[in-house]
Amino acid sequence: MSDKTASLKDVAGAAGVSVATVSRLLNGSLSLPETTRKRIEDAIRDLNYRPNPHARRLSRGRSDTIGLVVPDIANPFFATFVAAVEAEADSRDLAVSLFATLNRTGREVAYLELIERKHVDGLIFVTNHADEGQLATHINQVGKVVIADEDVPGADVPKLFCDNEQGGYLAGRHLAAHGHRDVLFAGSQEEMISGRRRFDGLRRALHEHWGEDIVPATYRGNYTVEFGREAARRFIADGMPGTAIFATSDEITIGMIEVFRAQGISVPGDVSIVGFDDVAPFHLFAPSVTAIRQPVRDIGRRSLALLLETNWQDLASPAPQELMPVEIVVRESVAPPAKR
Amino acid sequence: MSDKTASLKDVAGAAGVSVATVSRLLNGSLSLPETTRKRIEDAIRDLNYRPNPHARRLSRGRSDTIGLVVPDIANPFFATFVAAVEAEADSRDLAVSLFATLNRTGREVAYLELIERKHVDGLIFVTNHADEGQLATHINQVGKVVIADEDVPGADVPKLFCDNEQGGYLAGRHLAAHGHRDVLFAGSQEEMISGRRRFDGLRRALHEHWGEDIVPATYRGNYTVEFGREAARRFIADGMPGTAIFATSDEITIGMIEVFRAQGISVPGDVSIVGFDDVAPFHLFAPSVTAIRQPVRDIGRRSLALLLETNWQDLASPAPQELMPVEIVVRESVAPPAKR
DNA sequence: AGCGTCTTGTAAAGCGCTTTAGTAAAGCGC
DNA sequence: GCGCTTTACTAAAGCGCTTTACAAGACGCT
Repeated sequence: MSDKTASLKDVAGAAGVSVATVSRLLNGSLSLPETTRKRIEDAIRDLNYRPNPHARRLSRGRSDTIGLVVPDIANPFFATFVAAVEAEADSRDLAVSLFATLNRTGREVAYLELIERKHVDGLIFVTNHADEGQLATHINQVGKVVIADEDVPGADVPKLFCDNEQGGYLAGRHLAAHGHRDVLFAGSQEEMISGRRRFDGLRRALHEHWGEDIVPATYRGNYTVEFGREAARRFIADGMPGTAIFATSDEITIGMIEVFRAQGISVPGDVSIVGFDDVAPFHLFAPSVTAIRQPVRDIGRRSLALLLETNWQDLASPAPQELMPVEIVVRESVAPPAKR
Repeated sequence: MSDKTASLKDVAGAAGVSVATVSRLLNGSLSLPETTRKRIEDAIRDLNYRPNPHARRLSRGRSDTIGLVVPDIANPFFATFVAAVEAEADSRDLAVSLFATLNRTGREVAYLELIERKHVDGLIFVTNHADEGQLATHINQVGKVVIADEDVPGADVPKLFCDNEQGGYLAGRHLAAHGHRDVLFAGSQEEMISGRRRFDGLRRALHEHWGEDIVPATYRGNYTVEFGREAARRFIADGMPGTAIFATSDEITIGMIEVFRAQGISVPGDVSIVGFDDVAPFHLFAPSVTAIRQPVRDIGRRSLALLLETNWQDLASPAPQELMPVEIVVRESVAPPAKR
């Protein structure tokens, strides 16, 4: 139990070889005769030697760590995403450094610079808000970034989303099949691709069913519980303009249901709802909530794979983009519209 | 836009000073005349210089990174905890390295060794399962570890829990006040301190209300949805032995409610339930669920503070232990027992 | 003029590892 | 017993930073 931790030199000394020998043995680039190897291994054990990762990283010029930046870890959607990335990273012997941006561009940029400083070998970047190109500029100049879940327009790096359009379509088809024409879209700002695509899908389904002159009403905001509450209040204040709502995140859905419940508005009696994400325990809600399910874990796993597989030297431009399939999980929050 | 990133030496060269000067300027241990400083700062800007963190860490012998080991990030309780730690770390300019153990002792030990290797400057350790001393041994020999949420018996490091006994007591008192004598405790194994303390609190409340010969029945398992389901099934199979249940985690609560709902057993009509944690959106469940709320974020923040505040050189033995207050959030899942 | 004392720096020794280039000794064919 | 290959290693140059010890010049003071 020495005070200082043993270094390679100590091991080499104890084993009577040079540090190079020990290092190379440890890194597998050397096969030694039984006796020498044994001597070295004994020394390592006796001294309780642990390689110093900082020295190793400095020497090798890489960190075997990837960065993961998400808006908010406490959000179950991102939490699940993070868990999937972490598991995948671990299975590949990579560490992950976690950063939460709370959707502040300043912090996002700061974290992007981490990779410039070689802090991490690559970055999986998830944002949640619209941006005016500042982010894209940084991302492009940093490289070795994979964008997941929400687009950063203008960033020319590999991207991975769920099939938002299809999600919107499935929601719309389900609602239309139950007789809903007047569907409110409660989703993100138009600048956000996820919002736009989900809306496009919804509209496509409604057009398919009711004809081209249907134009879904929209309330736009953030993917937050607070916006959900706001949207529900506004929906009530506007005199319930629609028989169904497509709430495009778990948070929005939760916020809306919360207010409807408090105001005595029945779901699906007075208004039907389809949610999006389906990470929350919707099956236990009152009523249970029909929702479009994102394959969050798959997206997480695939993001890391993408980060590692990509040949960053000669990355095609535009960089590849992948879509993961979504599905609709039918529960009880959709019913035919009430008679007026 | 050079190919290689600029190093201190490059900056020093461009500014016409030595690397030591630049380094010391950057680290604040030197005040230079206006003109020199300007020259150096210009050079830094022109070269887009970023310090290499690995070199810095190697040289300084610390990483300004703390490790955070939790069982499962996807679990909303831990996710919230992680978010709180991350936020606190960020505000102190520390990075956090995240590790998920999935409750496997092997991985827990592996992560403990990280700190031995100086990978991180300290570790916040959260476990979720009973252990036979192996963990404690490692923790003690590693040092610079703070244990949160669940005890690791035998580990002599600072610890931080919620007031589990008080939580059990509040649950028991609430149930007793509604007329429940026969309360089933659905919780963790007795080896886990959280389970034991919560049970003690429950019993204390029931004794206080009904007298000393009440002995609450217990189902023991893990803090998982799966165990919740199992417990509910067993409860039904056993002929509903009790009028109320104290389910000691969000997951157990969710699992039980799921099964009760599927089996047409009414909560709180047929059986009352009090949950624990209250991170899940219980207010939207059917019925909304009364639960003991843990101050998860506070625990997270405080854990990091504890890690940094502790004087590890001469740490008193036994190490200090703190308890965070809990509260009961009353909703609709408790009603007087049905008449038999 | 001589001395002390700031001010403004510098040189150089690490930190602990990886890796390239190279060498001494042993084995081998003949 | 000579050259050649293989085996079994070693020396040493980094990686990019921090930090300690030290020094030259400017300045004030006596």
